Amino acid sequence: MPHRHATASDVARLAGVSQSAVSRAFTPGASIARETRARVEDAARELGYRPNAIARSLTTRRSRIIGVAAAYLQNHFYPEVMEALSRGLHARGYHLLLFTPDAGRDADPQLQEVLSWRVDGLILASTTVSSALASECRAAGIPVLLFNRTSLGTDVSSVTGENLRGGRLIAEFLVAGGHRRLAFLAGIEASSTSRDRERGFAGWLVEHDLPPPLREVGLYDFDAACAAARRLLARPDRPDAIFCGNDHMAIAVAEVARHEFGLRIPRDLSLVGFDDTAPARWPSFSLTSFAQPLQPMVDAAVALICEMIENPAAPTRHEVVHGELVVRGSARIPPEGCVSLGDRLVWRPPRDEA
Amino acid sequence: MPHRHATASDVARLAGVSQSAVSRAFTPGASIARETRARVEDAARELGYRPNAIARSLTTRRSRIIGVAAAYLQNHFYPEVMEALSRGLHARGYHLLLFTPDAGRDADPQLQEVLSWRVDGLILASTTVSSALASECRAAGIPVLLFNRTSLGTDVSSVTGENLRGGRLIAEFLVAGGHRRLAFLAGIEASSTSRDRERGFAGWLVEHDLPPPLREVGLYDFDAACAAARRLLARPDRPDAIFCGNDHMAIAVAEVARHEFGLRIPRDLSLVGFDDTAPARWPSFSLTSFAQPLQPMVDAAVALICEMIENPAAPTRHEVVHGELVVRGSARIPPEGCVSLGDRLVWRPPRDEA
DNA sequence: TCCTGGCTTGAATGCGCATGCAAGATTCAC
DNA sequence: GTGAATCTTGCATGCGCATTCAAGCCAGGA
Repeated sequence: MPHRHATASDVARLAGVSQSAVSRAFTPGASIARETRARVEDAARELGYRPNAIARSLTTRRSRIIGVAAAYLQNHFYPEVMEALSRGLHARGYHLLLFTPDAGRDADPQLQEVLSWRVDGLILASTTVSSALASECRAAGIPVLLFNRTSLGTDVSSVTGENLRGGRLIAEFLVAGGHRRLAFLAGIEASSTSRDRERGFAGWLVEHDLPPPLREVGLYDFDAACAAARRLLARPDRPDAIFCGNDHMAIAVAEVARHEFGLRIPRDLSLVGFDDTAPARWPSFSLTSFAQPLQPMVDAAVALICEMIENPAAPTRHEVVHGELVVRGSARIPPEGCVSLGDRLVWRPPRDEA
Repeated sequence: MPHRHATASDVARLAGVSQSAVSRAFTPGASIARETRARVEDAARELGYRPNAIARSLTTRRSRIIGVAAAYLQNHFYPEVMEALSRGLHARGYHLLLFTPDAGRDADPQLQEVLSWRVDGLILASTTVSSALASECRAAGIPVLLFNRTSLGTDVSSVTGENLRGGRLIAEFLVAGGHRRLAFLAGIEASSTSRDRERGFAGWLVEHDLPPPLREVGLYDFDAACAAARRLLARPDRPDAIFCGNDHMAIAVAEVARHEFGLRIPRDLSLVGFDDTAPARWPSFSLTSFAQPLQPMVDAAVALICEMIENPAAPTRHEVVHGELVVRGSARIPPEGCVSLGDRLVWRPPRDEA
C-alpha cells in the first residue's frame, strides 16, 4: 500500500531527460540549461519528488548532520541552547541528531552510535568525551566541539562563558557588598565549568587575603543542591552569601533557605547564580546571576563548527564569550559599581572603567 | 590527512573473507559461523570499523531515524519529554532527528526537509501538521504521531493527557473549594490541548448551572500570560480562582498576582495549573496542577510509533493517558476528596469512589 | 567555410552495504 | 558408506544519487 517514493530516475523518465539532469537540477550551481531545469522541476512536482538525503550523503560523503549531545535538560539553560542551536544549524543547512548521554560522565557510548551516521561534526553540551574517542574523531576528521565545557587532558575545541572571570567578579561583588562568610556550591566536580567558577571565586578571595569560602557539592542537581543547602545553612557559622554553580542550584538554595530556614533573601542571605536563565528573572527569585549570553555563545558554536568542518586540519580553538554580572535582588547590592546596560543592571568593579 | 573510514571491504580483506561475511557478522541473526564472526570482529576492531549507517539505510530502506519536532521548549514540560523520548527511542534502536518548528503554527516547512531523510516515523510535540502534509505522509507510509496535541480535521494518531477530564475535575475542585468567580487562561487558541481543557472546565460549570468563567488568552507564553493576568486581576469583578492552561502560565500569573497586585495565594486567589512540571513542585509556587504523567505518556508514544512503523496500514489511534489532579498549596483545598497517592496528594470527587 | 571554446547533456561509474542465489562444506540418519 | 538435509559462504546485484568523461551543440572569429 505505501507508495514508494519517487526517485530521480522516475522524474527523469517523466521529464524526458537523464537521471544526471535531474540531479543537476537539484544541485545549486550545476551546469544545466534553464529550460531543462524547469522541465525537471515540473516533473518533480508532479511526482512529489524530493532528493533522498541518505543516498545523497552516501555519494557526497557529507551527511550535513551534526550530532548534538545534551544531558541535563533539567537546567533551563540547555533547552534554550538546543533551540538556538537547532535554528542556527538549520540556517546553515545542517540537521541535528540528538542524543542524551548519562549525566556526569562522558558521552562515549552513545557517541559511538552517532559516529556510525558519519556526522559532519559533533557538539557536546554539558558533557565531554574521553581522550580516546576524541583522538579517534580527530583521526577520522570529525570536528568535535564542547559547549559550556572544556576538557582537561584532551585537546578539543570549546565554546564557554567567562567562568573564571565570572567567579572572580562574583567574589569581588559579594565582598564589596560587605559579606565575609562566603560559600561556594559546586556542581559536578569533574566539570570544567564548576572548577573554573570555583577557581575564579576562591582565587580572588585568596589573592585578597580573605579566608577561603565554605564549600558544598550540589552536582548541578536540584535535590542534591537542596541537601547541600541544608548542610550549609545548618552550620553554626552559617554563611551569609552563597555563590551557586548555576541558577538551577541557586533556586534550590533559595527555596530551602526561605521555606525551611525562614531566611529572607538578601537580608539574611545573599545568593548569586550563574547562567541567567529564565527563572532567574522571575520576581520570586530575582536572582543576581552571571549571564552567559546564550545567543552569542550559540552563534560562536555554530560558526566554529562550520569552520572546523571546512578545514578539519585547523588547530583547536577555545572561544570564551563575554558575559556580565546581572544585578537583581537576591544579593546585597554594593554601594557602587552598578551600571545599567540596556534593560539590565550589571555590575562592574568600581576601580575599573572598562 | 583525515584517515578515511574503514569499509566492510577493508575488513573483509584483512579477515580473509568476503564483504558479505562482514556484513553478516554485523547483522544479528544472520547465517554466519561462530568462528568467522570472531575473525571479522577482530579485523574490525583492528581497523576501527563501524558499519556505515547511511549506506545501511540506503539498502535496507529503513533509516531507523525518527524525526522529532519540539517547539516551545521554554515550557519545562517539553525538555523533559525530549529527554525521555530520546532514551525510549534509543532503547529500541532509533535515533532522533530534532527540529524546532516555529511556535504556534504547523511544522510543515521544516518537515519537508526531515522527510528527505526518509525517517521511519515522525513525532510532533506541541505542533501539528497541515492535513495536506499529513496525507502525504500517509501515502508515503510514514507514521505521524502527535504528542500532547490532536488534530482537528486530520486523522493523525496522537498521545495526550486527559485534557477534557482534567478541565472538568479542576472546575469541580475549585467549586468544591468554595470559589464562584472563576477564570480560565487559555494557551494558544488553535491548540487542541487548550481547547479541550477549556471545554472540560467551562462545560462542567455550565452543566452545574454556574456562570461561565472569565477568559483571557496567554498564548502559552510567559510574557503574554503576565499581561493576561494583569487584565484579569485589574477587573472590578476580579476572579478568586484561575485555571491556567499550563504550569508555565500559572507561574506567570502567580508572579504577577503576588508581586504586582500584592495578593496572597491561595487566600486571595487560587491557582491551578496543568502538566505538573518541576517548578510546580518548588515550594515558592507549590502549584496545584493536573499531572500529565510524563513517563507513561512517552512510553505510550514510543510504543505506538513503533507499532505504526511495523504496521503502517493500521488505523489511527488516539491514546489518552490517565492523570491525576495533584493537590498542593496554590489553591484552596476542598473539605473532602483529598487522597494521598504515593508521595502525592491527589483529589478525587467525593461522590466518586474510583 | 572551418575551427575554437564555452555550454549542456547522457552514459557510466561508484559511494558502502544487504541480500537472493547457488555452490560448497558439513552433518546426520540410515 | 551414501544420500539428504542443514549450514556457510562468495558472487553479483541494486539501493538513489553525484560526478567524471566524452560527445554534442552553438556562437563567434579567422
